[in-house]
Amino acid sequence: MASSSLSRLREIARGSGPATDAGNATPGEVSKSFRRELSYEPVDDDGLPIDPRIARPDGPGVGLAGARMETTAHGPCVVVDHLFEGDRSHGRVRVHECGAVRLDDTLDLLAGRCLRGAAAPDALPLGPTRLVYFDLETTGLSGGAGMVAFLAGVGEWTADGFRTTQFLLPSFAAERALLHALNAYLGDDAVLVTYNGRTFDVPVMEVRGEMQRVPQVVCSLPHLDMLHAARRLWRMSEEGDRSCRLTHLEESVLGVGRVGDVGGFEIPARYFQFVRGGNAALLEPVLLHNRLDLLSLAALTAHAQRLVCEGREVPPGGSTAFGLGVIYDRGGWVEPALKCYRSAAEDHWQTRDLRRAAARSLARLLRRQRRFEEAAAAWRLVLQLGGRPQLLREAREALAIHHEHRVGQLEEARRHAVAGAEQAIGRGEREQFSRRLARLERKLARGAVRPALWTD
DNA sequence: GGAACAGTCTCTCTGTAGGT
DNA sequence: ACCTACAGAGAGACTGTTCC
Repeated sequence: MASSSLSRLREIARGSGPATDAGNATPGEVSKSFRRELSYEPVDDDGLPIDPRIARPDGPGVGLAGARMETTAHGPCVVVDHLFEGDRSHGRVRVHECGAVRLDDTLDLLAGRCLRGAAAPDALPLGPTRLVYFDLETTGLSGGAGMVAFLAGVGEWTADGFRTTQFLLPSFAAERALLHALNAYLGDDAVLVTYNGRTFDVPVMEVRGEMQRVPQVVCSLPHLDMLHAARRLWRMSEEGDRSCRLTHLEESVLGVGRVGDVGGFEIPARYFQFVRGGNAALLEPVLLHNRLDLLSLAALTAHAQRLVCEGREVPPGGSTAFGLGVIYDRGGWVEPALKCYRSAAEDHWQTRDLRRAAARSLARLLRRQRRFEEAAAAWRLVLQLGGRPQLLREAREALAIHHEHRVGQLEEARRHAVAGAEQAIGRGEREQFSRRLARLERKLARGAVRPALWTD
């Protein structure tokens, strides 16, 4: 099987010699002119060339609001600071609510139990002490070796409010400086929060770090990818398309409506234009877009954690109860999971799809807990709600087993087996029900009335 | 005592959706 | 456009229990 382009990129990064020319990672047409300039310009601590354009205090990017030059051992880097004050609104929420996120079990639960990690079973809350939100803007999605992260945005709650620090690449040749500056900023005591970062942001940084021989701290931090938590929570949302894009959830969950926001597809083009012409104003909307993504990510994380905390006692209304049930269930929080599943399954205002899914999850979890009578009641609810034959067949089979083996009601077991056989799809399923029916008939013919094997 | 069964776990496969 | 985590379904292995 052919290796993925990301893997190929990693091989290139490992296989090539020292990154003696910063233009290695540079889209061809832009790098040519830089190489000429670089031939007589200063070098960094590693003897690698520094892009002369950013070495000047008035270099490109510095014209941006809040921008400053940060000097690293590998050249200067453009950094843009911004503060969202705590009392400011972001949709229906206040910015200071982002500061309520705690590094505890509930956050670990949202992360699918991956924050503690195998190496540090009790890392929380005593291990990492900072929570950093991270979002990249890149030169595209399919740029191969030319795909560069030109803007790395980091957001963090501070005493003053939600502070964003954006590391901007003023030219492709300045990448090493940016990578070093980002490493220095992040340190190793943080928990990373991203949106789809496991698939996108972190792998991109890993490749850029390998290409430039600057291993990225961001790749080794404990990581909460909110996309997956959000999907579990809101994918069964009653709203139309069940999309879990950040901009969609930002609107539906937080009530944020962005006006005039730059579209994602437009971002690479703006950056290329900026690199050619040095017009920093082109990047202002991109920087704003990145800051808002960070703020929304933080607000969404805070909201999700609040749901997890409060839902333990009182399940929320609507489809969120089911999503919360899934999160508790995966994390092994049985009682809260049961409460949420039950709440969603019995909520007559919800769609049948959602109630059915909740009833099935409830039945499966109760069965795992060996609470068979309650499980049977949940399977009956699945039948009552109707739906796909496959689901009904599963419920019929579970009830046939329950009545045959646990409560010894053979007639009732046969009734479910007959109905299940009618709904069976495929030869395997039909044969399975036939065997069950034949056995039940034999037992009934003998007049066998057997005691319950297991009870709740 | 071997066969049959229920339940759980793991693995594989497929489809979906998210990032710029 | 490209890549990948995840969910769901199905198959098979395995364990423990009961049937005959």
